[in-house]
Amino acid sequence: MVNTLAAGNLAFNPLYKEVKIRITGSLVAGEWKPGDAIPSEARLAERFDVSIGTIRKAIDELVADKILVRQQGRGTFIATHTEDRTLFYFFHIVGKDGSKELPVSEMLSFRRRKAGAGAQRRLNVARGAQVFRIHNVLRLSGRAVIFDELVLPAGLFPDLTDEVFAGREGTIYGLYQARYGINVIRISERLSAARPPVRVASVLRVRPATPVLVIKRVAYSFNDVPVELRTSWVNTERHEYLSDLWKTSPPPLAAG
Amino acid sequence: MVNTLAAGNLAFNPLYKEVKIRITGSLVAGEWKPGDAIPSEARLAERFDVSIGTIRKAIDELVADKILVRQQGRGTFIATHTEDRTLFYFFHIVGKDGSKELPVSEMLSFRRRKAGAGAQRRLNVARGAQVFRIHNVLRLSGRAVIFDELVLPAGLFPDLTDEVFAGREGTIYGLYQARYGINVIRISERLSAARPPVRVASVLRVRPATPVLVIKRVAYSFNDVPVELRTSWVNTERHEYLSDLWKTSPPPLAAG
DNA sequence: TTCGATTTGTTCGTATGTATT
DNA sequence: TAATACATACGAACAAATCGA
Repeated sequence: MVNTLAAGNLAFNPLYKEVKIRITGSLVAGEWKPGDAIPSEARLAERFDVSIGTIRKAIDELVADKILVRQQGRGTFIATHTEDRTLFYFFHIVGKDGSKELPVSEMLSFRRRKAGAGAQRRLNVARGAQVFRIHNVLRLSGRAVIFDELVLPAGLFPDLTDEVFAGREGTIYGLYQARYGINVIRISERLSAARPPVRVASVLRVRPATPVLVIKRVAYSFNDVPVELRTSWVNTERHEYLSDLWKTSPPPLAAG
Repeated sequence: MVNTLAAGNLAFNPLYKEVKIRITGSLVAGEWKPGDAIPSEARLAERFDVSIGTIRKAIDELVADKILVRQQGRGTFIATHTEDRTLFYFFHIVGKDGSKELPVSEMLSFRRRKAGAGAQRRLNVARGAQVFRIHNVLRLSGRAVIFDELVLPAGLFPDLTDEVFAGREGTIYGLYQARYGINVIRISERLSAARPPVRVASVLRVRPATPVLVIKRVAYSFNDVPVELRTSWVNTERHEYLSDLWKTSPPPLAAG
């Protein structure tokens, strides 16, 4: 494979950006599966005909994007949605007492239907496209805290059934990844406060006038392809949404 | 078990981590002021007696932490809270129509008092320590959307008065930075839904039963020192809290 | 258990390109 | 134009972690 970086190309990308794109290309093409190790830096350098340093810089960014994970002495792996470390990256509800706990999910309903106007636009699917609409209740310490409504474009999840969904092992995004090769790498969430719909209030066992937190999420895969809409209604009497943003690991200690 | 010699024991940091710590040390010591350029990579390499590559790696992380900003051809600068780019890093309320707009703030009250029990703990100050308690209303497109309550440890803001606070130019964090050398580098926010206190409802012009978004924020400076508590009540009829988390710039384009 | 091969992590050095002043 | 500063790319050497023979 020859590295043809024609000079006339618009949008000059640095080499390491090109390498990054080609690596993610192999990911979406399925050349390497989630959990797999990708080739070593030395082999990638040979394959792309660039130096190891350039490979490393590309991988650095993919690690920052949480798409790859590196382990000294072992290799570089495709991040999976099954590791404890990544679970709380997409789950932000914590106890007001500071407790972090993963929810137990129970499916309440599973339907196939035509996408509504809003879902069409946000999922970027054609008019009349089919979607799955799934309702779940999430429990924390046995208590129903979250009511979830998922909308999935049926075209991306060919043989999905309620049995497959409810019978999954691990998280929902783990199912997307393992069974459909769909890798959720980014989410965008918009939060507001509102009164819950009666159905939600009933499941969460709150009075309809009780304020609840409403989270509207869009989950994206590579190339900013939206793969899931999710609306969550959260009873915030005992729990909160935690937004704790910092970039690298704990901030540096600095002597004044 | 074999004791693997004196090699990798505790207290061992990679060189670039040490450099990162020493650079932030110069920041907190005030050797360089916000907005200033820090010495060039070459000079820092000489000063710390390490290679330029090591300097670069340390600065890379400080840039990822949004503590420094680099500009090719110009230099490396201490990030300030006055740049449009950083403003929305700490302000997350956007219109439901997608509009992004910076709020106009108006101070409603300014008091000095003893810290309550909760503030003592979260601000890590002694019993009986003084705090400022400030109320603001924030308007978007002329509409009162947010009611803010700030609690500041008085010890960190020696000569702060209502005139200084209300007469500031720029943002609140810009005031902390420019006048008190206090650099907010990280915030932690916890969100819930609730009914507003009557005072808040009155300012926001909503009925007391209306659900509002409640945001409890702690702002941190270097070394995880808490410097501000803030509670925001947000009318989410026309606005939302946006949590859009991804790491590097836009995700890579990948051909399948 | 030890040892060696493999892989990533750290550090150094050099050269060249590009943006700014 | 020239000097400065960051950006990119290359290469080399050794350290540290992992794993299997």
